[in-house]
Amino acid sequence: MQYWLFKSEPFKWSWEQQKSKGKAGEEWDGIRNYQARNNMRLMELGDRAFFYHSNEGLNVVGVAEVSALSAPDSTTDDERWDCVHIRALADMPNPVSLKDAKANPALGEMALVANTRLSVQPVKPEEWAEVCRMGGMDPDSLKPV
DNA sequence: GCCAACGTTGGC
DNA sequence: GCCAACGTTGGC
Repeated sequence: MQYWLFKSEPFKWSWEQQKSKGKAGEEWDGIRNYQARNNMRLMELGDRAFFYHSNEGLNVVGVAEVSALSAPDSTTDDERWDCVHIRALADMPNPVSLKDAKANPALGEMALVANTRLSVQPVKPEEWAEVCRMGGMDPDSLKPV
């Protein structure tokens, strides 16, 4: 299993909205960046992902999983763009802020910190574990520690 | 609201 | 293929 992080401006698409879609999940449409798209093409069913609120909030608020493989983005006819679907799995017990991530030396190379403009990014297993620890989440059960 | 960082476009 | 101009993202 691989780990990822999706950014969303909460006034456009929030974690609450994502959760309201339940198990059905929702298409992660609108991505028009090659690096982000390429990351989505690498995703497999069941891959885990952090859900991050950008612009407002600035924190990791939950964990989702890839529920459909990359396929043409329904919001455009431009065949260059495709995207996955994701579904919400669990709230982060204590949302992890960008500020705290920046202050943690173990996350110095995390894309969230080092490549701020990438909206769909890979997360290393050790980074995943560290953010879960900071957020008070058990990475296996996804329950509060 | 500003601006730095970065990606894309298009002229040459 | 270079690079200036422009657009967008996203933190502050």
